[in-house]
Amino acid sequence: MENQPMLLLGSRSCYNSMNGGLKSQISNSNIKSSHQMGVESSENHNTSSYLSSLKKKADKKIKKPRFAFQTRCQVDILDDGYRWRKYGQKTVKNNNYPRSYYRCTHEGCNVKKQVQRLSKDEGVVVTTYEGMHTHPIDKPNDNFEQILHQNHIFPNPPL
DNA sequence: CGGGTTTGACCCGCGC
DNA sequence: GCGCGGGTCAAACCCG
Repeated sequence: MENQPMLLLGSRSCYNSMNGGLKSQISNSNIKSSHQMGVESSENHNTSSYLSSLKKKADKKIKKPRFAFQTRCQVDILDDGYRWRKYGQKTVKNNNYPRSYYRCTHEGCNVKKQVQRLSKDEGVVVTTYEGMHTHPIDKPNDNFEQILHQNHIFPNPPL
């Protein structure tokens, strides 16, 4: 039932399209990164060792805020100032293009990002952010930060 | 040599 | 209960 967030097509420069109704999503859930998954995990099962770590992320009802915005760019990877490490790539049935899964390279910062290219328009790339960064931007990007602020998204909220 | 990418395997939720 | 679709991990590999 995870409805895909409505996306707005700006189509001007590289990235300037943002999800319009994401404000409600942010206010809906309390932005708070509980812990990095796998902090304890002392027990080590036979085969499914990583299984325990997976279950560790039991956030119950706390769903992470996810912002999605489309970008019209030839390159899928948008340099938003953070360092991302790709941890997976899967092909979705709806789209012929594979979806890439990225994760922020930072201790305690479990922010995920998935990039998907539309099969209809190969020039359109959908970037979905999940979670918020709990650390300053490694490489400040004025352009990207402006977009975030314009859409009431603060990558570095005062906790 | 280290960090990041690649790729297959595995798991889980949901629909049928 | 099984199959499918989607998400994650981890070992291997590649590149600077």
